[in-house]
Amino acid sequence: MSEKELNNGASMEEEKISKDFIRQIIDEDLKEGKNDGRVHTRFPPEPNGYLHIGHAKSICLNFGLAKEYGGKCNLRFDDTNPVKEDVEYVDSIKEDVRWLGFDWEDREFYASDYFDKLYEYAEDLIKQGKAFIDSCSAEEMKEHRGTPTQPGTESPYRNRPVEENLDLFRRMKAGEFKEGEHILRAKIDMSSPNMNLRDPAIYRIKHASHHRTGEKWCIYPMYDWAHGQSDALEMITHSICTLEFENHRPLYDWCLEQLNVPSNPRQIEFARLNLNYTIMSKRKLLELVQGKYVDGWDDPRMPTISGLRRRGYTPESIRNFSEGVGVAKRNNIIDIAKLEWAVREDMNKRAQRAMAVLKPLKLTLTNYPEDLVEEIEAVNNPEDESMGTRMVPFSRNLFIERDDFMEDPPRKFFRLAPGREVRLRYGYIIKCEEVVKDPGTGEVIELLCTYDPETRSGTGTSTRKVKGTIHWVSAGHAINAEVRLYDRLFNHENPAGDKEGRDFKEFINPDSLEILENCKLEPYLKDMKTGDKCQFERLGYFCVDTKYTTKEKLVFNRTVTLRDTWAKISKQK
RNA sequence: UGUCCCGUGGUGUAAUUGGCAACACGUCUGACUCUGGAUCAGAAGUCUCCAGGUUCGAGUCCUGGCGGGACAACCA
Repeated sequence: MSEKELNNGASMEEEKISKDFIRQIIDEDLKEGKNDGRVHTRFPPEPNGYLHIGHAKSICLNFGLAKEYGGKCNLRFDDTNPVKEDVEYVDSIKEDVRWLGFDWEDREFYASDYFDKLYEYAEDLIKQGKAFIDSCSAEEMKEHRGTPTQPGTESPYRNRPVEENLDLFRRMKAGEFKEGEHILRAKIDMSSPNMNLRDPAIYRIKHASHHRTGEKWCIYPMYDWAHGQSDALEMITHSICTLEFENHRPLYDWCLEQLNVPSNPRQIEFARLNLNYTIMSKRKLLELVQGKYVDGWDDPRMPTISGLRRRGYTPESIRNFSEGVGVAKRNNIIDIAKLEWAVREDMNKRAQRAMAVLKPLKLTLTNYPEDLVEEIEAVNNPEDESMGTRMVPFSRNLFIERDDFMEDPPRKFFRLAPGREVRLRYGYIIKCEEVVKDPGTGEVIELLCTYDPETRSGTGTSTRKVKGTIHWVSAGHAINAEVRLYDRLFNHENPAGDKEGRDFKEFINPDSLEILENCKLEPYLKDMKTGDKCQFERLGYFCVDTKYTTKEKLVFNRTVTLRDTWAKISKQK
């Protein structure tokens, strides 16, 4: 390649890079020499639930930014509300972030690490006369707050002397009061059009045990008092959060302005990820789990990271998806097809292929020798020659997919039908000579076919063309497995945002899980381990379930179907 | 009758910061094919929410509308 071409290539590539608004902000900050040229982000989940695909977007953004700019990204648990939080969630979050492929190194932090400091900051604010102890009830406070269109009124306790505030606050800390008796509020502006500035609560009494600090505290900082300060203490430069915190930014900045903090983080808000046919709120996901509508947080139908993992999604596909959706400030609902595309894209290149019959139909080759077993060579992955080939046993008695036979086929059905020919993948061309039915029910129970010995695949003699190729498994060699097919959990495109206000649970898809007990797999698959993935040819990508697989029984989850043109054609009818 | 944020093909994101609206997913053709997969080639679809204004020139700037979202936890 000439130097000119190289230059062109480089400049063209640079031209192609269009940066999202966050990267543009960071570029500007860097250009202006802010933060000594550092980029330091953080991913700050509250450990009150499992992470979902929306968090994945945030994780990829925060850790991705740090990587791109040669900076760092912290993992910080925003654990300021002990009654909702639990170590179970801490552990799952760490597992999920790690699984996605990100490393916070030694920077695992907790807002609770800063409780002492946050308390000091609060005393500081009181001493400055910018915070006061309110002794109103929650109801009274609510009345005083006003509405978005009407200003609030000041609390009768607002002008308590500093010394009294300090004394009360210390006694709150010492546990002298019951929950709700007193509360620390910042003294800002009760008539602010921004509700967050109407003397927001910053410290409340909670006689609750905290999953990390135990009984040490009975007062806990509110999010607004903890988050910015935690960012500053961790020397975060860009504090990236979702849109609903936009109105909190003035408060975030206000808090930091009052205090002598070690750095000056900047909050930036972006639009959270939404997927159609999916819910994405922790509260609602929790409801599904607790109401046993699903099998747990890691149910393969859940949009949680652990659910997607169990379903067979790869970290690469989720990262790729997260980057593909982009970052902006407008509300969005992304088509679930985009997520599915991302796994297919990844799996197509890497997945071992194999044959599996999910709904078996007996097929006998009447002109094939009774005791002959041939070993047929099959390609492991047409996309990757280095994965080699394997041998598959072929015999007189086979199983094929029920869906691959129709007694009275419609137009454009290329598969097996009475009198029709089809190729058995990697094997021979066969012809359906006779259909055997159950005399009672009339159900098709067996196909009697003949094979053409001249047409074995790979022999060079198989010049005949047939329209269809179907997969199969030798009945005498097949191994049994259970296969679980998943469909979307909701029938409603936007279950949480129904125009008529109906509850999201009304839209649960009753057919989202189909369990097939009697599936037949080619023997090559017998050593598959939990979590292993492969493609069942013509059917989709599958993985061995981590929960229900036992020594005796293999259980597969269908991650996603293959793109299915026939399904589209037949649905149109 | 508030404040803040946001309006670009079906969906999502761009547009070198004022210069012929592009990319991805989806959709539809066709080629190829021993996976109705993959791959390849191609097509349709946005005149940028509306109305004014500034300008030689506006998706981009200004004004006014309209529409959507967030905010009235001692949640985060």
